[in-house]
Order: sequence, then C-alpha cells, then structure tokens
Amino acid sequence: MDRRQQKTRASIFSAFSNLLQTKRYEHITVQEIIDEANIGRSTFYAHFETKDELLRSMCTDIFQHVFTQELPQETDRGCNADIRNLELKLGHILYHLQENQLNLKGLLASESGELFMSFLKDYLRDLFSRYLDQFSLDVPEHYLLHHLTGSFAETVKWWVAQDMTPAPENMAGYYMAVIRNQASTGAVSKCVCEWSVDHSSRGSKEHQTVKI
Amino acid sequence: MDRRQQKTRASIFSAFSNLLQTKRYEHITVQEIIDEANIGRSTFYAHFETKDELLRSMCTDIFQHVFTQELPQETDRGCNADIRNLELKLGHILYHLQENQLNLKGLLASESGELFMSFLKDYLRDLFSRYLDQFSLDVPEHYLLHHLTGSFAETVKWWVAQDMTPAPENMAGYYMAVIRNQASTGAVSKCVCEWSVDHSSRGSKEHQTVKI
DNA sequence: TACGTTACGATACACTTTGTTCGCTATCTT
DNA sequence: AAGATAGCGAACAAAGTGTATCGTAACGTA
Repeated sequence: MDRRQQKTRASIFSAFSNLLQTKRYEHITVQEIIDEANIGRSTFYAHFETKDELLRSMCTDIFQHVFTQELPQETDRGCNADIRNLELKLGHILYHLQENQLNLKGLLASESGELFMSFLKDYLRDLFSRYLDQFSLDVPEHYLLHHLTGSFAETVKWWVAQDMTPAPENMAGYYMAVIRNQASTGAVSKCVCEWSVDHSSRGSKEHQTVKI
Repeated sequence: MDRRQQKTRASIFSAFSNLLQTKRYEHITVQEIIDEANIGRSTFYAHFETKDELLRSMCTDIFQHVFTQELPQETDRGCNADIRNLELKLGHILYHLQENQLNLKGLLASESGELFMSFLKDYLRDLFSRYLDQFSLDVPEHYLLHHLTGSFAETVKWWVAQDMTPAPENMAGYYMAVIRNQASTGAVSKCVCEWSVDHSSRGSKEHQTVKI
C-alpha cells in the first residue's frame, strides 16, 4: 500500500480518535476531521465515503485486533472446566480492549457506541453460544444467548466508564458472579498466562506478567 | 390547552411514529415530519425546538404512562416475598409497554433507541435499587445495579424485537430465571390482578383479566 | 355574538454541512 | 527517469436547519 495512503489513513483515524474525546460522534463534522487531520477535503472522501464508514472501519480495526488473538484454552478437565474457560476468555477480551483505552471512552459515549456494541455482540454471540449448556434454565435458548451477550456488552460499557479500573481478570470474575448468581469459580488462581499489553498511553507497568 | 395545539401536537407525534416504522431516526428529516403531519414549517418549530426534543417528549410521554401507574405490591411476607414482588412489578412494566407497541419497534431500532433505553434505565435504577439486598454477591454494588438495570433493558429490547410474543408475565419470569440462574419463583400463580390494556391496535382480546 | 388573543400556514432567508468535480502538484513505485 | 497515483484546494450543487414575518383562521371568553 502506498506510503501516502497509510499516512493519510492513520492521520484520519488519529484525528477522529482525538475528536471523539472532546465531543460526541454525532456532533463531529467531516470538516472538523479534515482540519484536525490536516488533509484536503477530497482526500478524506477518497478514503471514506461517509463519516459512518470511517466509524465502521475503526470498529473493524479494533475488533480484528481483539478477537484475532488466540484465546486461552483451559486444559483442566474438572467439573467446572468450561465455566472457568469462559471466564478466562472474557478476561482476555477485556485485556485486549484495554489496549484501545483512549478510543473506547469516546467511542462508547455517543451514537457511535451503538455500532461498537453491535460489533461486540456479534463476536460475543459466537463465543457464548458454545457455553449455553452450562446454564440449564427453562428459558428460550435465543433469549438466554441474548441475555449473556447483552449483559457482557453492558459490562464492558460500565467498565470503560469506570476507566477500566477493576483489573480485567477481576472484572471477568464479577461478571461471572452476577451471571451465575454465586461467587466466582476461582478460575483466577488456576493458571498463569503472559500477556503483552501495550500500556504506552498509561506509561506505568509495561509488558507485565499477570497471574490469573 | 388550545384545541389547535392538541391537534397539531398529536399529528406531529403520529407522523413521527409512522416515519419511525419505515426508516431510522437519524435519517428522518424535520421536513419529512412536517409533510407527513401536514403542517407548516413554523408550526413544527413552535412546538419543538429540534427533532431531538420531539424524541425526548415522546419518550417522556410513554414513560409517564408506564411508570405513573401504581405498581402492584405483594403483601405475602414469605421468605421470597421481595423477589416475587420484583417479578410482579417487572411484569406490569412490560404490560404497560405493550400499550405502545406500534411506537416501540421503530423507537428501539435506531439511534433513538439509545435515548429510550437511557430513560428506561433511569426508572429501572430506582426500582432495582430497592432489591439489591436480594442478591448477596461479592461484587461492587454499583456494578450489580448496572447489571440488573442493563440486562432488563436489554430484555425489553429483545422482547420488542420478538413482537412482544412471550406474555409479559412469562417474560418477567424468564428474566428472573436468567438473573437468579434458577427456575422462576412461581410468583405467577400467587395473585390475580386486573389490568385494563388497550389493544386497539391489535384488535383481539380487549379489556382482559389476566391471572398472574 | 362580538372581540381580543393565539395558533397556523406559507414564503423567504441566512447559514451549515455534505459530497463531487477538476486541474495542478508532489510523491511513490519500478 | 518516467509513468502512475495520491493529495491539495477551490468551487459548486444540493439538502437540511432554524428564524422571521405577515396575513388568515380558529379559539376562548364575556
């Protein structure tokens, strides 16, 4: 890909991200993005047909990054293996979302959050549908799946609003607790993983090893 | 209130509601509302400053109607009295939402759903905060409340998308089941209420007496 | 019924935003 | 070095927003 295109695309993303931190998506104009990115008007439209498509591209980028990573697989075959597995995977998703900390808050704050959430739910549906048998409830399966994905997506929203303060593994534990209406399975103490997390924007602990 | 104002206001609401059934909120223009309502441009702006304010007014109307009704109070003092109480109240909310069936589908389908959901969650927060002690979980209270309100709001969304097919009392039971991760409390068989439900738009069972 | 008040309709207007076009220039790839 | 391609900037049409004005019609009240 042409170096110029890369630079332009990056500066548009960056400008969009910056603006999202100061104002709601629906009040950001294409002209503002153009000014912030310091590019020509026709250049923007050469890259994206509309502001909506820019948003869509940004979401695609984020989720490609988050869900492309191999999710951890618990090998223990205990009675609650699958439940622990789910908790681990959710924790990983939160970890990878943390890498986009700056974008997410603005992205989730306004209309753009609608699209972000629908992306997120699409991915989560795949994930949760493999764990439905862990919940033996007398409700329509379709509804149960909607409930699980919806409430985890809402959890992400809350977590981002809290500046992602409970650590990902704790947050995943809280989620499992409210979902199962009982204390965590203790999956947190069952394995040790290494995650390479880019904390460039927070500048504290880098390349940490996390016990979960 | 002047008869003319009433008529105009009603025709604006009606036009808006009609349009919401054919296209997304963000793509509806003020001019379209004006044409559909068959009123003058200045008349619209005499009633509402912006399209957003119209949406807000419509939501206010709906929720005033739904939450103004006295919610049922279970008097039984059994061990699960409060839980049954909650289920009953949620069922009633669903019943009253059913009266706005036509509006809701369009309202929830697009950006406008965002505002509707935030209204709904505001009311639900009040309700659920009185039942938090029924869930003795080791998670931040703030998060638990967010989870309960968020997942019930998502339940409403799902229910509306399903054309409100599971009856309100059943839907409330399903919700309680996924929330508590166990079968319904059987609150459904514990009391008999009468609800006057306006089914004018569906034209089948009217003024029904419902056992719940 | 008569009268003052108020809402409505219609048109026009200034302003903002969008998306496209076009000729020129700068930069990339090979 | 040369052809291809991306970017720039200005101009433009089209659509939408919100405001102002004025004559007309409907209202509520006495």
